[in-house]
Amino acid sequence: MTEALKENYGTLFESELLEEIADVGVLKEVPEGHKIIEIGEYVRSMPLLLSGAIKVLREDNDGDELLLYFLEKGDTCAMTMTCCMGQTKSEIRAIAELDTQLIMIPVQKMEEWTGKYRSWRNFVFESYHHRFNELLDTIDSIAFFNMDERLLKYLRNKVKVTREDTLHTTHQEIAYELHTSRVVVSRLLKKLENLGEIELNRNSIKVNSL
Amino acid sequence: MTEALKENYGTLFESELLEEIADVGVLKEVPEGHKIIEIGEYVRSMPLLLSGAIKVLREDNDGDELLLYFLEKGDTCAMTMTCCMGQTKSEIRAIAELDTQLIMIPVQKMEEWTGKYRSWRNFVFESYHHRFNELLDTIDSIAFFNMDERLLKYLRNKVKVTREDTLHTTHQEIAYELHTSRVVVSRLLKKLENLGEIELNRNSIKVNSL
DNA sequence: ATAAAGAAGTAACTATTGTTACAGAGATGT
DNA sequence: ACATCTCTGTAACAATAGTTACTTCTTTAT
Repeated sequence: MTEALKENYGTLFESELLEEIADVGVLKEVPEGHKIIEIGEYVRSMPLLLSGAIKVLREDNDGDELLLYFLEKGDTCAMTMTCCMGQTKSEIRAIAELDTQLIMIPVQKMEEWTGKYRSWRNFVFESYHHRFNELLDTIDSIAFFNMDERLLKYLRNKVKVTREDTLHTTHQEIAYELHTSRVVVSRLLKKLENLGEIELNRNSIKVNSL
Repeated sequence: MTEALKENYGTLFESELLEEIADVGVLKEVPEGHKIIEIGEYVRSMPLLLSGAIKVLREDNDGDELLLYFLEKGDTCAMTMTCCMGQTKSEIRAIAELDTQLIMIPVQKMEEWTGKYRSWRNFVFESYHHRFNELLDTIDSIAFFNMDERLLKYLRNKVKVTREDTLHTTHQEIAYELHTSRVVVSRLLKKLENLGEIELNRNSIKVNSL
């Protein structure tokens, strides 16, 4: 754990804090597709990502989903932080997008470190800032763009996160994450293929680089 | 200033912190409709609302707007906080919705107090939590609801913020804030009137209570 | 008093997105 | 090899939202 910790957070935190983290943090490995937190659950610890990626989702009244953003290594979950502090329930669902390694920090430590370490405070504020901006980005996409543009953005983002230009997923999956229907996704994917942006095959979509 | 400060933040902060705020804070009065911060501007101080209300807006590439949420007394702007700390530009526009009184706190103090006062830390985290949830709410509205439902929510929220059940505004104004067109708003308002939810007059909309 | 500007109502049309239904292609299990 | 299930493609249609155009009614300015 210590090496992965140093690699991802070494430049951010002083060695004293790194030691504390290594001391009280619990390493957790979550395989792709597994749920990390569910809407309505209480959060008792805060995750620091070491590797992999996590997708963060919102749910509507019918149980349908909408992708908010991805967390990657070096990130933490702003939502979780506020939930920890405020003792409130989670407003979001988090699912491992890839096999993921994270360090779980108990809530009390989080509060303690915020008073004690300036670097930790900065990290927490930075995290909020990033997450906030990602939410604004999500709002931009939904409010200002048509579904075809949202779809292309989504595909390119997914390529960035998974580091593979061929995505192994189904149209139905994409429809869930964009909160639309499978038929619409198939239709627009075909349109994007005709435009030369992507190549379609069963269970796979190759996204052509820019 | 001291009385207004005590009234809004007296239960939140210890008296030592309240004194510091009164000491370094600068009272600012912003009349209705006046701009407080513009997209792309740097932020050098952080606002604490004493009275009134502020609307926070996002802009698309064509210069059209979208209302994100309102800030009310006792609130502060999460965006401003992160901007202050990170020395980045504002991602949003803020305009006084009502005549508004606020205390401006210099950035350096903010950083200092976060290390020094536990109550200040809690306030900052609480603020983030609220703003985050409001953004999620906004996303829910845009992604999960039709324009007629968004419109009714908007009207009711406006009633809450202004504390008047008759809104003095134009259809065009509403269209800007919901990022749609005047014709659509007129159409849906008429529909809501027929449903008995509101009563329409020139420059005014009476929202019937639930 | 009259012209001009602003606000609202409405019709007709277009564009986008969502829904239903069905067919064919590919994978999987026995 | 066969039945079954999953995934994709498409057509046809419905619902929602955006656009253009024109009218009427108020308010404001000269």
